[in-house]
Amino acid sequence: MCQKEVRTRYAPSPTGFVHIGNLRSALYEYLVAKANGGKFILRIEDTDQKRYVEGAVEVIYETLKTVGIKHDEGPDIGGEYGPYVQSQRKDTYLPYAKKLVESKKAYYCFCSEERLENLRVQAEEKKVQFKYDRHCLKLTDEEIKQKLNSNEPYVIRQLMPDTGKTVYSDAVYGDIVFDNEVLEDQILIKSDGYPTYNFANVIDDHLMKISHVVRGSEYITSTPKYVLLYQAFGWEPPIFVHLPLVVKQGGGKISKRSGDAYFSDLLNSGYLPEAIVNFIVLLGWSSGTEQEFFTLRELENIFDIKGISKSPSTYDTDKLRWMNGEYIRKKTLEEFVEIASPWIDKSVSSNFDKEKICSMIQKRVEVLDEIPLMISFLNQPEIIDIQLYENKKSKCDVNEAKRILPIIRDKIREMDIFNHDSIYQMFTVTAQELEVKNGLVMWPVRIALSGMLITPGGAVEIADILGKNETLKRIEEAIIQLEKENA
RNA sequence: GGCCCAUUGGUCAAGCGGUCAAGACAUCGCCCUCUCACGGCGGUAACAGGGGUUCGAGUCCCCUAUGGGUCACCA
Repeated sequence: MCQKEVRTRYAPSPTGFVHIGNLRSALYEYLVAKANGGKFILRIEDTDQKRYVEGAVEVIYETLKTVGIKHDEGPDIGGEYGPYVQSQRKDTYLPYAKKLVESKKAYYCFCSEERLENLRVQAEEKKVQFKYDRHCLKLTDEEIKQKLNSNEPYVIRQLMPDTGKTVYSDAVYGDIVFDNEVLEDQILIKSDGYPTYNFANVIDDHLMKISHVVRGSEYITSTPKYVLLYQAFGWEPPIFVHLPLVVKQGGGKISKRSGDAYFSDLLNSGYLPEAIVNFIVLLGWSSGTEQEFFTLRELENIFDIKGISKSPSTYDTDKLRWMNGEYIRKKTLEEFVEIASPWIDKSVSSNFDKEKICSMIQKRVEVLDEIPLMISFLNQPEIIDIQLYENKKSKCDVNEAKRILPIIRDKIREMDIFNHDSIYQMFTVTAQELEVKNGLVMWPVRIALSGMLITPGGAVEIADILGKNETLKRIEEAIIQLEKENA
């Protein structure tokens, strides 16, 4: 049995931004294809000239590349069914529309936008649903020819059935039924000669042999129009796979205003592409198992349309943050140094050993943009308040700090080798000599070095990063301050 | 407003007629611990409401409510 090849497409319009809803669609489209051994096609839908944005197509390539999605056919790599940019296929649509006109399934319409606007206003006053009144359907062939000859602007509209029902079976939502009477005679070709989105979509999907149309559920209500178009041409419709929407906290569509919903923003804040992909794929899809970490490659094998849910899901960054942290922790030190480096440079002198800094913060960072604030104390201690030395839990207090800090200072002065191990040893030996817990001697040192109550890492790690001289300097300063306070 | 879709804890979600209704994030507590974090252990927390069908309903049907989508010469 020769089964039909699965072909899906990502058909963005180049607006310059990819928000996570778009990205998720691309991801699902890609995965539906790959999980079925099929092809994934990229097609640029730029039939709206007014919305053209410079460089927007590059943003799309860049996004796909960084998430690791490779398309099999597309504008940049070509393919059997090109071109893959709709503006470059402009001439392919009109003949199809005319074919429909010949078979009386579509007709020319010369109505001005003013006239339509008037009808709309009237309909609103009467509180009825606006629907084109088929004014131009009554035109005789002569009249049409004459208007065409005198170059009157026109659109081509599809003649919709006004009785009966249109049914289609959605791979996610099941059978969906619409009354034909709610359908307006949709415009196929606009007066600028470009096809409308819906029309171009159908023509291209058919020509490019798209087997599964995967897209957001906002298209469910326009799907009957698609189906009717396929029927008018006598083509077999593709399988429709509608995806539940991703909504923002509190509900509503994700918009430009809803903050970090753009892929590029997420990257700039220090989210990892793998984490974003993992998080997003789980927003509306479940593997049915308890596994929650997936690589793209794994998903390519196990993704299944059956796991797509019907209800919209809220885009909530809590879990994304956690997942990003998990991905960061899974990195090797070398990998983490690599990705954390730019963030460290933003905050701290390059004299410090990045590897040491990284091993201190790796377990504590969830999103990379936390790094600068987390380590800025390395430049200089925050303002010291002697009350910081009071700590119930460790039983440390100002007096203990005064006693311990000079001892530590003297010990450090004598140290020839100053590294993580030797520092740790120095602390533990001191604690033994004083017959106190390790924590009691480390606590005031940590405060002296950082000027903070809460630090990433402990006294040992911080001293190791600061180095012997800086460590001594900060301890001495702290001692001076404590004495001043006494006087 | 018409039409379409959805509704399991705060969030993501499993469930596809019989379960004490999984798991994860968040939250809370304990342990580990020089603080924080990581890690470990545990707790709180849900089937929107009402009718049916059935021996039995989160699961099937109807109604209500709520949320969302859609009604363009935008995509």
